[in-house]
This record gives sequence, C-alpha cells and structure tokens, in this order.
Amino acid sequence: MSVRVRIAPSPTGFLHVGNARAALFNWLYARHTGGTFILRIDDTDVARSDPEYEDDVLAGLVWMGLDWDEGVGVGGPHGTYRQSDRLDRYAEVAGQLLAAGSAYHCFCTPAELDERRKEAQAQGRPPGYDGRCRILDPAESARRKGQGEAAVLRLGVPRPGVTIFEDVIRDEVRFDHQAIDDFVLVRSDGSPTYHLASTVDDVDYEITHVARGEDLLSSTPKHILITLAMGGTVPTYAHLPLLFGPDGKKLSKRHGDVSLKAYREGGYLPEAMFNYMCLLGWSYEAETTVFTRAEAIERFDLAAVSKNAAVFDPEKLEWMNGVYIRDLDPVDFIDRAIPFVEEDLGRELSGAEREQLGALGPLVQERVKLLTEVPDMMSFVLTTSLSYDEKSWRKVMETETTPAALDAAIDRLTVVGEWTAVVIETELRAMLDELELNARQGLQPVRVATTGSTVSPPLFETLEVLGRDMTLDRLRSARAKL
RNA sequence: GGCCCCGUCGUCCAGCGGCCUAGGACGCCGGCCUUUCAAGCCGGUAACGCGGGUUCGAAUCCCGUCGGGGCUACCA
Repeated sequence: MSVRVRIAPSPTGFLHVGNARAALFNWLYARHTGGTFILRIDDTDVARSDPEYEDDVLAGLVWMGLDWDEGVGVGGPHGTYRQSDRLDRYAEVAGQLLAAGSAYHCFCTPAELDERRKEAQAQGRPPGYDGRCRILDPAESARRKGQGEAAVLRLGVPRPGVTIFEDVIRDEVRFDHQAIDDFVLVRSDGSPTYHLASTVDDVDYEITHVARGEDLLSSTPKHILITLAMGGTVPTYAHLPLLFGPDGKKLSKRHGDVSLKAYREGGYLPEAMFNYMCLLGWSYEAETTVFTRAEAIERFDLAAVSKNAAVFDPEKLEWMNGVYIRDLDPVDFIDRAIPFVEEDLGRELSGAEREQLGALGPLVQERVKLLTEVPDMMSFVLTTSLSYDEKSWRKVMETETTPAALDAAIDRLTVVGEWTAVVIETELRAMLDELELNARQGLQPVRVATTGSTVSPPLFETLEVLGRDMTLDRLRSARAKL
C-alpha cells in the first residue's frame, strides 16, 4: 500500500518551527517512499482560527519547498481538506458511534465536572471524568437529549483494557485504559473535538502514517480507540521528538523566533532552513551535516529519527545559512539580497545601482551569514552623503600618518589611467612604499574615507565599483575633515 | 499526584556487545593566511547522569535510581 502522510496545522497562529519540522519529516518520508503528502487544515476551533494564519502556514510550506500532493489549495479526492467543511461527516460518525453503543451522551455540566475534578485531585484520585453517565439508559438519554438538554458525546472506553501500538520511533508503547477517561467526542454545541475530527479525517483520507509531535503520544490511544470504533484501519504512528529553546524549555515565544515567518524575513535561505531542520532529530550520515534536498530524500527514514528532544540552536542555523549563501550563484545571491536592500532603503533600486551591487555582490556574499546583513555592507555605494562610523574614524583617521596617506592616494588615483582593481592596487601599494607605511597604516584611512568604516569588502575592488569620481570625492572630503 | 516518553561533549547528531584510548558539526580557545572584516586551513577544549546486574567483554542488554520532558480540558 502506498504511503499517505499528512500535516494538519490549525490556523491559530503563525506556522511554528516545530510544525514546520513535522511537515518536513512527513514530506521527506512521502518523497522517499514515493507516497503522498497531504495538507489538511484543522480549523475546528472556529474562535481561534484566522485566515491570515492559514495563509502564513501555506506560505511557510511553499517557502521551505514542501509541496503537497493533496489538500488545501490543490484539491484531491477528499473535498476541501478543511475540517470546517466536514462538520456533517463528524456528526455522521458521532451518530454511528452512538448507535453502536461505542459512545454515549453525558449530561454533566462543566461546573459539576470542575468540582468533581478538584475533589478527586484533593483525594488523590485520577482527575478524569468518572463515567457516571455511561450507565444511563440509552433510551432515557435520547429522550433527554431530544428535549434539548445540553449534552456532550463521550467515547465509552473499554475497561478493563489496554491499547498497545508499535511506534516507528519509540517501539512498543502501551496504555492501560484505566488511565484514559471517557473523553469528549462532540461538544454540547455539536462541534467535534480535535480527537474526533482528526481521527475521522485520518481514516477517511486513508492516512497510513501519522508522524507528529511527541506531545500527542498520550492522545494516541484515544485516536486508536476511535478508529477501531468506527471500523477504520489504524495507521502507523511515529512520534517525533519535541523541539526546545536554548534554555531547555519547550520552544516558545520567549525564545524569540518561533515562527517560520521570522526566519523568512530575517534573511535566512530556505535551503539552509531545510538542511538545518533535518538535523533536528535526524542525521544524514555520521560525518555529514550539509547535504542537498535530493540527498535527504534518498536517505530519510522515520525509523531513523532520534527519540530525544532537540534544542533549536540559532547559532548553528546561522552558520549553515552562511554556508548556503556562499554556495549561491553570484547572480542568485544578488537577486535574493536586493529585496532586503530595497526594504532597508525604503525605495527601489535603479538599474545603475543594481549593476553596482551586482559587481560588489561576490565580495559581500562571502562575508554575510544573513541576507539582512547585506544592506549594511553595501549601503555605502548607494548613498551620496557618506556617514562615518565614529569608532572607525577615531581609530584610523586621527592618526599622524593619515593626512599624508590620503594626500598621496588622491594624487596617485587622480592621474591613474585605467580604473580597475589591479591598477588601483598597484598605485596604492606604490604609495605605501613611498611613504614607508604598512598596509594597515596606509590603506585603512582610504577604506574609512571611502566606505565610512574599518570593515568593508576588499578595498581595491570596492574602489573600482565605487568609480573614480566618487572615490576621489570621498577621499577629498575626508581629507578636508582632518 | 497518576500515566507515558527521554537521558553520549554547552548544543545537534554518530554509535545499535569487542573496530571506542567514544566520531562528525556548531560554539568556544589558539595558530596560519591576510589591505579591514569574513571565509578558508591547522590544532585544541569538551560527553556515555548515577548504582547494581548479565557477559570473557557494555556507551551499547536488564533492573533500580536520579534528572528532564509530555499528557492529564466541552484546546489543538
């Protein structure tokens, strides 16, 4: 049977990196096995769902390159793949479970439940639902329900009993039904709970493997029980290790960026994100940390996923992003960087400016880890009024040898014939010889004068890109400020 | 509290009874290269939570213990 996996985010927030990682692993498994990757939207929580979040989820998956074969937006044999469109189906299953005696109505009010829970906890008893409505006569229940009395539908968990399943990642896991209370399937307002809706969908969509976060491991027996009660085939489960923040606590907003969106906008490359996330709970090969999509697909296996939770390490991600940036084709690099430059500038770049940046691109490319660092490194070529970094100015311009170095540089560069990096270098090195200055003493003033900072791309190439007029202009105005 | 999961360098991962004097990557430290900054190269730092077993032999298997985490809703 062909593999069918799914990811079912609920649109109640921006796509979380944990969900993105789950999506990635499902996608990898589907691609590795030649199976089908499905995107479903679990929006049964109407109050908290928002179309904006759904858009973000889709955008995040597209950005990561995780294309889905069936589901929201692309369709498929199962309708819209949106739970809010399947309420009738959940009601239908609920009716069947009720008729079959697998489920029953419960008339206990939230207030009563709450009180009993507190009582049970105080006495050290299990806080779950005590099952008192289970013994109600079905006919009597139906009558009360028919008269409009508020009721939820609960699953009658078989007791005594035990649910055992073989988790792909964790091997055999067993839960005694003693510890599982008769949980709610349908709320008193008629809406299905997550457990019901998600399980019905998994059965209807013929999902073969459910790979999701370990936080759902304890809920798995409930899902299996529902599946069995509706006569469905139980899928294979794989519970992925959770992601934690640098402090070892569950990855949350307090750790800064937990939404994929933040990385998208933060100058990260999707290729790097993809590669890095693969490493969170899986490894391509003992000695290899950088690999391509195709390679990951070829080797990925759910069974090889680690059991332990992983700490999301922003520093390693950043390093990896640098690796991928340096690996980019120069034209590709500048194409990706330009939006960040324009965003920073607040305007669009002219053709001439683009050309300048294109020339500077390769020099900057190997010096940044994030695309968001590009504007800072290139802004000096785009401005007409250069501002100097204060520290840089103090450090190199207020030096005894600086005036002479600038004067000599101006003289030589004014008369130089050809304006290329090679010629510029020859001239400036001759200047160093002449004044008996070392490179640091003689070149840093030129760097600060022309770029505004002690840190810049390689000087000679930079001056070539800047052009003779602007270079001389800047050297002169810096000299005048001394 | 109960149930469940997990426990190798600071972090991610390799290891699945002898190849381990525990390997790779990030980070950190030092050096080289060098026009600055990066990159690159070389070297270094650093871990099998603890205690019992099983075995000729254990990071690898078993038990206990400690520690971390998840779940315990008419949220997903």
